[in-house]
Amino acid sequence: MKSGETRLYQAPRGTSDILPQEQYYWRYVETKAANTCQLYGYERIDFPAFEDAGLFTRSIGAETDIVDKEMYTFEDRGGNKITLIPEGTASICRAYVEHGLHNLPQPVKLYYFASVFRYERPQAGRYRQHHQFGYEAIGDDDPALDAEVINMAWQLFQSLGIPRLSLILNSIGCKICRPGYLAVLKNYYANYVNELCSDCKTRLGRNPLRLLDCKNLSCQQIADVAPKSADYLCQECAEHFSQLKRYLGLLELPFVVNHRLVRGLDYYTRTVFEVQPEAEGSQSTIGGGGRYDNLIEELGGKPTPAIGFATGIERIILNLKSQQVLVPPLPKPEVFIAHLGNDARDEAIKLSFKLRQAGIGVIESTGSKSLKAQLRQANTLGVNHAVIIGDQEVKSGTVILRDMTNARQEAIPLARLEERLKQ
RNA sequence: GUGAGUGUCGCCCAGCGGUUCAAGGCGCCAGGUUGUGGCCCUGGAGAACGAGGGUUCGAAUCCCUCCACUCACCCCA
Repeated sequence: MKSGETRLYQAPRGTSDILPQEQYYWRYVETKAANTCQLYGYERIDFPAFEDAGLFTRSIGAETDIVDKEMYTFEDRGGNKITLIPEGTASICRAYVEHGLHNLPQPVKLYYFASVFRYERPQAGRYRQHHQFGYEAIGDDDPALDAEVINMAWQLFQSLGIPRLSLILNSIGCKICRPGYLAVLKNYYANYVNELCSDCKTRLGRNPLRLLDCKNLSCQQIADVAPKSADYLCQECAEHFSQLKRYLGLLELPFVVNHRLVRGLDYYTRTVFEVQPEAEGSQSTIGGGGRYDNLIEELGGKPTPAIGFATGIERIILNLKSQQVLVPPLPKPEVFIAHLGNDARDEAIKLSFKLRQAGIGVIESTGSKSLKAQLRQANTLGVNHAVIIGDQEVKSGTVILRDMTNARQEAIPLARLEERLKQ
């Protein structure tokens, strides 16, 4: 902590630096995710970190908390209303419409990694900037596609090696059958208004579906025996849901239907699902998604059904740690080059470059530290080999190759070093 | 936005009104070998104790305000 005149800057609230020592978790997750996508035929898309603010009020829903109080919205110098993206689906749909991706064979399958921004009070597993991996399959309403998307999510977590997860499923109907269900639901809740928590009282008017997933204990008891959306589906939605469950059965996925799963974004229709870790802290969701059959049309495209999934990488990593999953380290340079004296340093500079050109990772000692200090550094860096060049070696055209794992070393001709390191 | 807890060297943390109040561990640097690591030993650098104000003869230790962090609610990844 330096005081004085200089102000000490900190990363803004709810953001964080990902230091080198943490990176292996990130690379691990990204690699597994990208591999899974490749396996299922999903292609990567990248989109801007900010969008026109209207895109989100239009898609996520004006009555949702994200839009209501969590968006980073500002006016840029040109007077445009800009929002730092709070999620990825809206952007993908925008891109789908904007670039006419309906001309591709349907469904179009896309995945992304993106930073998303939500103005919230940070806590465990919740940040103002976090990183999502997600994917979408656009242009088909076949329940087999739902099954694929759900299966893919489940397989991703399998490949990551996170144990004790559950897969929760529900169907919340479409614009034909949902209004009827909502009416029944409100009617049911009308009898319990006085027993609801204050949040639920306001939800009753604004977003009755959300009454179902309240964490308050007494509200839960009321929600437990509330009318179930799945019982009020129209013919098509009911058929869709039962087909989906059958396919998931074929895939032997251990899903559980929970009629209280509703999700917080307005665009969802029919299928909604979540992957949840064993209860631990307050973050009960590690990933989730669902179908959004009206969204593309809502954004100005042709009526186009779609389904997607998203997961928070920070939450995945939290779970990897709490479940003590073994994550492989990142590769690092093989060789450290130590030198003593000016001539030796010249030699070391040339040699480092030559080895790197041959594809051998090298960390070159800088400064003029003692050999002891240089080897100590080599040791903490964890390299397998140290190459030592002193004046004697320069004169004789050799180097000392030291095996750091067993402390054996030998002098070898400079010209033979590369070949020795490669074997 | 609401509630609770915390804030001492890069990290972990002792001290909880005064008499070494700034301790210890890790890490870092150096020495113990004149050109050699990991173990061990020795030494060193690094903190005016989140910021500002107050109480007091005296505060890191008490009070107030602010800030930050953490956890929880809301909501979600």
